[in-house]
Amino acid sequence: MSATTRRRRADGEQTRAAILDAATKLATVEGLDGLSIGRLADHIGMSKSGLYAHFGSKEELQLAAIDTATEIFRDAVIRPARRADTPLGRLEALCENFFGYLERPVFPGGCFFASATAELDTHPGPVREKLVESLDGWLALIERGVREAQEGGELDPLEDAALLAFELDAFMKMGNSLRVLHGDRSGLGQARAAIRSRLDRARVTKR
Amino acid sequence: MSATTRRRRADGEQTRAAILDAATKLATVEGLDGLSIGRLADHIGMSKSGLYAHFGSKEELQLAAIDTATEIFRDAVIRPARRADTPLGRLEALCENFFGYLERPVFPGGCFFASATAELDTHPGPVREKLVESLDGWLALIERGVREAQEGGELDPLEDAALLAFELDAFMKMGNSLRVLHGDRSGLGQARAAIRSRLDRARVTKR
DNA sequence: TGATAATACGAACGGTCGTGCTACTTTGTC
DNA sequence: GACAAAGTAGCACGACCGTTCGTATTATCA
Repeated sequence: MSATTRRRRADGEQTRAAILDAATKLATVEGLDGLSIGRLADHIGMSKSGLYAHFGSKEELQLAAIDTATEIFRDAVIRPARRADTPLGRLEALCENFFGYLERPVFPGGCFFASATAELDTHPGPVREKLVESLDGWLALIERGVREAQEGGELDPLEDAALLAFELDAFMKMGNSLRVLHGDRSGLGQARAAIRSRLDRARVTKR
Repeated sequence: MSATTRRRRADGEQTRAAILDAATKLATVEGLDGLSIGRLADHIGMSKSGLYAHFGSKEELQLAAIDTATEIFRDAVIRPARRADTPLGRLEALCENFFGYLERPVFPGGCFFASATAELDTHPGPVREKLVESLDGWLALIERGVREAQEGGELDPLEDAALLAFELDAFMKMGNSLRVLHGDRSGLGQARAAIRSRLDRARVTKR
């Protein structure tokens, strides 16, 4: 023994990726729980059982969809922000990339995580836990950005970093919510304005 | 014409109210769409068909539940805020009453409207429209509060009232979300702090 | 009091859900 | 080229969904 390790076929890997990609997008419209295996299968043109064979249960599909959405979010929002050349620039890029991710739109029903957590925050289980982890990680990322901008002398070190992160994320989520509710862009405009003004106030150059 | 108007019996009115009261509470946990007639009927100890007879369809039940939740929200948050004796006091009371409504808690799954809109914002139909109306009305109420505080000379008239309302509501919704996700009270503490600091900054006495 | 309509129930409808099971096809490895 | 593993489809299951219907009960008003 033994070359008997299980290997996954290339086409299977590809369909699995296609399923998960469609699942993340559909989940922002129908809900991560409301999404049904049958409709998802129809949507990508395969049979319910054929799709189902890639996952042991609906819950595993949901968990895998969260991983996929996390990767999509990283690519769209987090990674491109690393290119900015100052800590404050990276923080601002993070916020602006989030709005770009809403406007493109990457997901038809707005931010995947905002939609999924709102739906599952009262449903105990591993799916909820994974979403909470993601949300906490996102908030921690913003808070770290604030701290680095403080250490870099761009933001006032007297600002409460966790509170400032709370405020910035609140504006982003509110922008997402208004955009999904009204379709137009005014909600995102207000969110951008709120963030700009809040970061201006936290700038150390003010004194 | 015309004596053919439907009369409603007193006991029927009472059970109908009991159904709707339970429906609003259950809806914040299971979702307004995810709520099923059968589980709701079990929860209040009556038969599915007996319950169903009070409403022509599930959608009518949802619409009636929104009316009931609106009334509960008015009693818990809006009406008591009218007692404050200055416009700014009323605005602050509005925010504080909202946090009290979350802490009591009036609904087990957090704010009814935050939960319902997040679930149904991508489901077109009269239920969604009614929720959007409610949300817009709430934002307009806050904005009017800001305007009156500006006219009363308590808040800086140069502040963008709509934007300030956006920010205050963003903090409240974010506080609600964190509380439902983590159970503890730290999210509400941050929301309170954010609102206090934001209103301080908008005060006219600052100069 | 008797007539009448609102109320509540049990049973059942067709439909969809997640989930197994079986059989056939495709692919990758010796 | 044989053989095992993986992918896919078809089918059926039990459970639950919203909804309807027939019927027994009961509050209300003439």
